[in-house]
Amino acid sequence: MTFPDLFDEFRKAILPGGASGTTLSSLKAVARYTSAREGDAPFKGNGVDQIIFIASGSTKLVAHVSQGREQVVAFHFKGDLVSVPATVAHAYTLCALEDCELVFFPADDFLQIAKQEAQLIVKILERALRSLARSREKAVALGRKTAGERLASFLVTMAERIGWSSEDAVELELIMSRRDIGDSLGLTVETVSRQLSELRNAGLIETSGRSHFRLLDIESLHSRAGHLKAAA
Amino acid sequence: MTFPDLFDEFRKAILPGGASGTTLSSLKAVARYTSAREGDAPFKGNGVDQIIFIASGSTKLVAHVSQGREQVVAFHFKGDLVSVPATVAHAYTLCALEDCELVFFPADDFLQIAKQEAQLIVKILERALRSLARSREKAVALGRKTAGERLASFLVTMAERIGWSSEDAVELELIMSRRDIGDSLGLTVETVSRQLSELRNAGLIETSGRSHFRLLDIESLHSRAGHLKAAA
DNA sequence: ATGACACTTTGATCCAGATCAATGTGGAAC
DNA sequence: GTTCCACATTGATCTGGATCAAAGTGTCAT
Repeated sequence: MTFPDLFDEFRKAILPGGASGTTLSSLKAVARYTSAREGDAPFKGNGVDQIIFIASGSTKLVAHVSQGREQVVAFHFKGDLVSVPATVAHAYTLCALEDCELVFFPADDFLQIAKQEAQLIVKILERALRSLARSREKAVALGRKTAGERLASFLVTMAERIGWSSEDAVELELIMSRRDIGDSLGLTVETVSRQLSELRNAGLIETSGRSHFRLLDIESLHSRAGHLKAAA
Repeated sequence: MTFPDLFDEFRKAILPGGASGTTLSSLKAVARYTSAREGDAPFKGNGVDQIIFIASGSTKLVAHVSQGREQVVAFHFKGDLVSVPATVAHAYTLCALEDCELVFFPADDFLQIAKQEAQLIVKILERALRSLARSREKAVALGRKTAGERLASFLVTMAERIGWSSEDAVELELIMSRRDIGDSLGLTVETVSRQLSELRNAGLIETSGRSHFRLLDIESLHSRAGHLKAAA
């Protein structure tokens, strides 16, 4: 896709209602775009905060703790908006899970322009609050849940974000590797694999190939995830 | 303090530059205030998102996983702004660590009014992004750090937020209990206690009474926390 | 199709931190 | 001051998930 097309994707996703022409053109002036191949890390947290729109593809945001110790802080899919913070206590890297097209802005410039357009900034705030809520949920899982609960939780959450319903199941295409899932849940590859086998044996999920999942019993998964919905 | 005084605290903290009179009076119209005694839980996540300003005192935001399993998602101090989400996967409760005075708004109303005043909403967004950054740091700690690293990390972070320098140390008054600290770091009280003893023995900290801490060697603490600053 | 390699699964052992148990101790109330 | 009790510390043991090791298996390039 060309830059104007990508910017238009961004406009449609974030400002469905439309915005003043001047705001849009100022934004367009500071916007940049880039494409990334699977495995690329187009953004390494450096001096400046970045705001990134995923026009296509999917990414993971990784914090580097030490060599070999990584925490996946979030996954993002087409249409998501990501804030990559400048390096503070840890270095963050945005990494492409598959080929991606990205529109990005330095956060300072973006906010400066957004000030002109309350409608826009409210949208950004709403998305930031949603990211915050998801990050808190992750903290709960990492701090107080067992490996089994984390896996169930992960599957249910991913189903809500990128799953689709079929005849008798919720289908899910999980493009990230078992290692990525482990790094996201604070577990090792081996534990992830064992928990998936456990769920398969219990008849709650089926997998075909490396990335296709069928969730056969969402209710039980919710219950294993320790979600409130289950208690009700 | 009276309601007008509290609202003025809010105004000064969030809108130091001033705002239009109409925005302020609309906000004032939907603002409510409440005081909470130590241990009170003035906000239990219910149907609506709430935005809460801590005019005085300090609080913890707790997620309830199951009976006896709690995760402290964040601590807040005077001047902080908290967003308490409606119950989704887990129930959240804001709980007073000491006597508090709080100004609060239903998030819907607040955002509706804030749309009139881009300056205001930018401030809120900046704070939301800071909360998000802190929540991500917490996820990193919970997912990939040892008990010792978590404690060092916690002390350094708290020092930055509410510590003050004295002759030869950074002083810190930690009003929360060891249990709260454990619930925040995904550890048990016993492990927290053992790690503090370890830091005491290493000569990195001194404690007097239950809540007063003196950090004698911030550099070493950073290093034990696995922070980048340490590597430099 | 076939080969090759990276990813995944399964199994055996180990250890950091949980759990269980007992002893100290700060600080509020009298 | 003295008493009391919730909170904090220290010690002994146990366990979920990590680590180490080996055997499948999907997918891509040829």
